Amino acid sequence: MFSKACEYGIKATIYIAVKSMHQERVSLKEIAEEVNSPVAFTAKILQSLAKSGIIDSHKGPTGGFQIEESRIDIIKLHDIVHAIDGDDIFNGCGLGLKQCDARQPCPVHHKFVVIRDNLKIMLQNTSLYELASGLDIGLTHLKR
Amino acid sequence: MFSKACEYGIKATIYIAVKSMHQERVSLKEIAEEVNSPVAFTAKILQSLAKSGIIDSHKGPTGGFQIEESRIDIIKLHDIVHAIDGDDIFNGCGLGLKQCDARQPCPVHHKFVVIRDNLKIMLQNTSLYELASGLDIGLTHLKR
DNA sequence: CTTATTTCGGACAAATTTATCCTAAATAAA
DNA sequence: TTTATTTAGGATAAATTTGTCCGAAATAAG
Repeated sequence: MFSKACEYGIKATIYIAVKSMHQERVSLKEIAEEVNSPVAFTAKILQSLAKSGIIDSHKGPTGGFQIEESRIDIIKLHDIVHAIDGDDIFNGCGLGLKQCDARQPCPVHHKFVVIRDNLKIMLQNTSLYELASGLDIGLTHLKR
Repeated sequence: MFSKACEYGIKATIYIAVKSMHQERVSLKEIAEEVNSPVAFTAKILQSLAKSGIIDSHKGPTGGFQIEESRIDIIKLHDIVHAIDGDDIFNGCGLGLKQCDARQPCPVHHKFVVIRDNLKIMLQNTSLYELASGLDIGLTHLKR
């Protein structure tokens, strides 16, 4: 459903959020360990998330990644997915047609918009805060 | 959402179904044209769909692909997707964890099962017949 | 039987995604 | 200022997916 990059990006962002809620910066190395993702590849993804303004990065000793605490419940899952995978997943045709809409639909168009709207709404309504909270209190997991 | 192979496979199968409803076999070449897919790649996909028993193939002149008419409304979109993309899309974890269930969920688990169940139900309830009918009467399109 | 047609199937190639490596740049602290 | 640490970013490699090519096998028709 999501690309590998997006999966890593979501997990990393959630982990950064948890640490940020405890006023801690966290290093790439630690993130990759806790999220079980390849270090260098994760670096690329975090780089792009930083450019998108979703996370904040700092170089040097005591550097690392963090998210401004007040923004954690403003950032939605949708923002992360959109930053990494773009909006093809939300707007593209289910059968890959260039043009496909209600007037000139592909055979699965009407069935698909329902599913995809559900997905979109879910992503837009899911805050980074609730994902991070669940992880923080041990209700959910990022490894295994 | 689906792989390219799956998109081509779905479109091809729908087209074959339309022709089959008119008691016609159809060649690879015609399918690829009508579906706007690369010929040789489409051949591979049809080959595997034939092995899965979803379509019937015949070599030689007057050969081609066809679907037994009585099976067209029994075959579901789910069968096609499953034959090509497997069941990762239905069972895999949204964040790529090897193990992820209601007892040891990833942060997005509960949100995802809802979406995925919707998708699964839709695919299981959508018959090849209704997809082919819509195309046959010009309500939907496979090109563009 | 020969020929033309069509799918089968293996090998190969291109494109994309995933992943690694290494040097540069920033920066905190001694 | 020097050193150690950490992210940035470019080059490259591996893996996967997508796509091509070509000869083999089947088969219908002359």
